[in-house]
Amino acid sequence: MSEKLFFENIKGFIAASFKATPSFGQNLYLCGFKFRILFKKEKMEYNFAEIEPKWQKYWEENKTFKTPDDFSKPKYYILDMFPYPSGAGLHVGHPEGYTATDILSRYKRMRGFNVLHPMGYDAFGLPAEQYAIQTGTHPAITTNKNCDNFRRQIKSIGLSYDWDREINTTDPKYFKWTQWIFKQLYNTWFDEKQQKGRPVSELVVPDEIKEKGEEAVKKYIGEKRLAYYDNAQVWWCDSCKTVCANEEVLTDGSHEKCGNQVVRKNLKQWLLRIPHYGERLLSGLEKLDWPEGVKDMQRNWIGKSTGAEVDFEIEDLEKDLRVYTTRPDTLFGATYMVIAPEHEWVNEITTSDKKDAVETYVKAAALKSDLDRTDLAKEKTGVFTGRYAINPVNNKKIPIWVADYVLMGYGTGAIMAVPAHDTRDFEFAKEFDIPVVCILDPKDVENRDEILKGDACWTEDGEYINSANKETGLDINGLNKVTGIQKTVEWLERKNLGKATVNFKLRDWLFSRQRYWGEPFPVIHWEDGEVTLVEDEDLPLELPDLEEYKPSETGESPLANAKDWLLVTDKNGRKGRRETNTMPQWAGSCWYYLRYIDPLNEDSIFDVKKEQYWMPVDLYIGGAEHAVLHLLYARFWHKVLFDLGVVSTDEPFQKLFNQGMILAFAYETNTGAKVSSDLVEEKEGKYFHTETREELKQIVAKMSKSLKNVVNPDDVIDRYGADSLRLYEMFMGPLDERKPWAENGVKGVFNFLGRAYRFFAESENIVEGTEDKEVAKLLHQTIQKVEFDLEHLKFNTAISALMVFNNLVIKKGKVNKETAETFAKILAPFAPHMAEELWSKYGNSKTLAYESWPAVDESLLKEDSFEYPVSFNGKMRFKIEIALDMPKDEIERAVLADEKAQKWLEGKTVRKFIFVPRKIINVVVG
RNA sequence: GCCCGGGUGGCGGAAUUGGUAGACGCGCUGGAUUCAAAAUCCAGUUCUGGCAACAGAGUGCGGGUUCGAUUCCCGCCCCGGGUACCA
Repeated sequence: MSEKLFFENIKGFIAASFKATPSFGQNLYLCGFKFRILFKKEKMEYNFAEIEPKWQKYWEENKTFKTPDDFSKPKYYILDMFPYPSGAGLHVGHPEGYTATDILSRYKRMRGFNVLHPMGYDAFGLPAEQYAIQTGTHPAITTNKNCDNFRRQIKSIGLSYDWDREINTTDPKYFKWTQWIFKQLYNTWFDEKQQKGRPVSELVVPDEIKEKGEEAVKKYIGEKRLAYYDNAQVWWCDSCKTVCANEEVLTDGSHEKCGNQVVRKNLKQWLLRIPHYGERLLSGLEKLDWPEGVKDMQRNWIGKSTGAEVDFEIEDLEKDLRVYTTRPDTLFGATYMVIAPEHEWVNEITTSDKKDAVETYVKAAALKSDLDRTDLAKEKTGVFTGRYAINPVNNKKIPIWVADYVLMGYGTGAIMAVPAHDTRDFEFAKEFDIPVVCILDPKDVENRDEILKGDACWTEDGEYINSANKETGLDINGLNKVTGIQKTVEWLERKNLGKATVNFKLRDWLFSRQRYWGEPFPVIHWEDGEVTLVEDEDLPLELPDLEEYKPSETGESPLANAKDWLLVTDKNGRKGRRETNTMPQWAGSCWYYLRYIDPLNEDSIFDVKKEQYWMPVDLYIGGAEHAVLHLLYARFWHKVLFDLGVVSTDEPFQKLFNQGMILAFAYETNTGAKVSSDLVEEKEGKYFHTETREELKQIVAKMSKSLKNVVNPDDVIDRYGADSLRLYEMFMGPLDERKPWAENGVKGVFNFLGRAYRFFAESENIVEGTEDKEVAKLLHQTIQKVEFDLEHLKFNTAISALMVFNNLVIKKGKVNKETAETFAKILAPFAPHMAEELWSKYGNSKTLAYESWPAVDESLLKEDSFEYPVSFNGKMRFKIEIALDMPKDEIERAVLADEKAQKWLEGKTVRKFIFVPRKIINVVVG
């Protein structure tokens, strides 16, 4: 029996016996003896396990966070990167970003914004399919189960999502529109002149094409479409039985999803012409409020370079070899040419006596994976074709080589090599004893002589030498790089030998996978070779049920086995076959932020007015792992939709912020065996195995099953509650930094919440009357600080400000009701359950989620004096309180006359007196 | 190699960007409460020396600018992320 219960039981007896009702904790005098009632007065214990479910239920039942499309209010769209619902459930890394956005959402609501804050699931993906292959369970079943678990976990954190807007990429009602967007891409071409995507119906087919007939017209249009179907050399993962996009292949040649080595394969694939949007994707970055690092990564990925294409005559061939170079200014230094082994003209260029050597080399290169080619980067290989080209600037004969350091996929697949001024060419030239001709004098550098002799490579700016030819009329001697390039390009264009060109690293996006669990393409391949799209009214094209989810050995997706679904006949009896590839996981996540705007709309992708109101996303928070791909792909789709007039903004995400990864401590023995964290004991900074007593090494690492260091938010909530979880996620450190999870830290914020609750929930502490000056001042400083920090996403310091305030009021022992209510309000975004509980305790019947954020009373913040730190020669020695309106010379007199100053002035003269208002006083003595 | 971040007490981290280095929290030490423990409360806690007042040192390392540098400049070292023959 608890003390309290025991007291309740005997209270009636005491009352009857002594004609007085005792209260819990009172002393009792009985027959002259003092009986202290052993039970102390009950404290307002912080019972999160009772408070939190209660408010979660309240929010759910009252649809507190249902977002109206109220166009009269200012809007704020705050978005999380939606999760892939894995079977493992959430780990504490997920709620980091979710908590941050939730705090801001709650804060913005209190500031009067109509806040759109939705959540959903990016639920297509490999794990559910692999599970289906093993067990025969339909991926939809696994997926729904996982989504249910994610939803339960997310709700238990008290996040204020509008659950009526929940979306799921695997829901046919959702992917109907993913398929619809694919159709738009297919029916769009990119107008280079207007730098804009336009409907294929507006594409003007040149007469000479029309003359060739319908096939030629179709081909012409097909080559312009943003989505096209073609044979593509792709990376094939034999273990996943699927192709992988370039970007899914890691630099060591392994598949990022499974770790197995990938191989080359030639397959019919869907591809998207994202490079057409290279320029727009690049320039669009400028006006975005994104971390510079992410912008840089996207810029690097897009990889724009400006240079020139130059045509070289080939000796004894009626052909010009076209190269791309960023350094047309170095043409005078070109001493050889290189074509890629895959170059179309290799055979033609190669002279008969070199045929064998070249063929052998080309074959060997084809067998090498890109991995090997990069691995052997240190040693350049190549073989002479026997053929020469003519350098247009000086009509000199230079040999043409084949070498695999030149890639077919970039530029023209052929280069002019300038060993004196390009490190790769230099290495190659040294390897094969090709002359190195320096044409750029670096002037003031240590190894200038070496460079001039051609014994070293110089890639920076300088002054041209040996760069003139009377016959051709080009002379750039004495110029520097910028003007040299300019003049050479002008010369090339005038002579019709070349032209300025822009190149992008960005490649066509491989947009199909040989999988079951993805969006089916709304495409039919007919027996006569025609390709048509499924009509809008027949969307969504759903996935067929299968008995077997295994991919076929040929590389076709499991959909090829669904004969009923696969084979179609049109009204004329023509037979067709549906596309068996499915879309990659990126598809659903490329536009989900648009569907939240109007998730239940069955007639269109969304309502135009709603889109105009809600877009763009004001703040998008997620992991840095999506810095390039997801964000680039989504921007690409968005720009196409913008060009087609579907969306009203050119960019989808105005502000982006990356949360840092949450790491965890892991423990290992001397032999490297991992020890589960709950079997570890700390003693004086050392770690021991609780059972074997062995000393362990602490490491910080990503959370993973194999390291036995995964922290599950369910456990944290069980032990400390959702508010503590939320607070700790934010208190750990800056949102964008990586940081290790420490259970003790959770205890710290839990203590804070407990202290705050015990104080603010205790009615005795909440009194009538005007507030204590110090408390009032700090309260308003705290409001200001929290506001500032929230606007700057500095959650950790905002929480620390709340702690500082809490510490003060506990010391003071009492506050007035206004202060208590204000505290509840500013605590609300962070610890909403507890704030609601306090708010209702103060007699409010409505949720405080829409109470207005307290205004800072500037008059309380005014200071009339400042405690200046006084330094001597830059070293702080003592402090002195000085009125803010005191003139400088008076301050100097006061400081120098102060008795504490005498010690530092003794035997010295004051050289300088520095006074910075509200900052510091520094006396320079010597 | 190149491009981005980042190095501050025993630990996580503050310092509103040139002005009191170490806020807040953890841990630790001491005390109160308790039969005892847990919980809670109070005090202390950068390091070195000293009982203390106090003094000296101190923000990865070495220089520099400045009255004053965690903050700016130059040269290094280490850690993390991205990228990789892109002509």
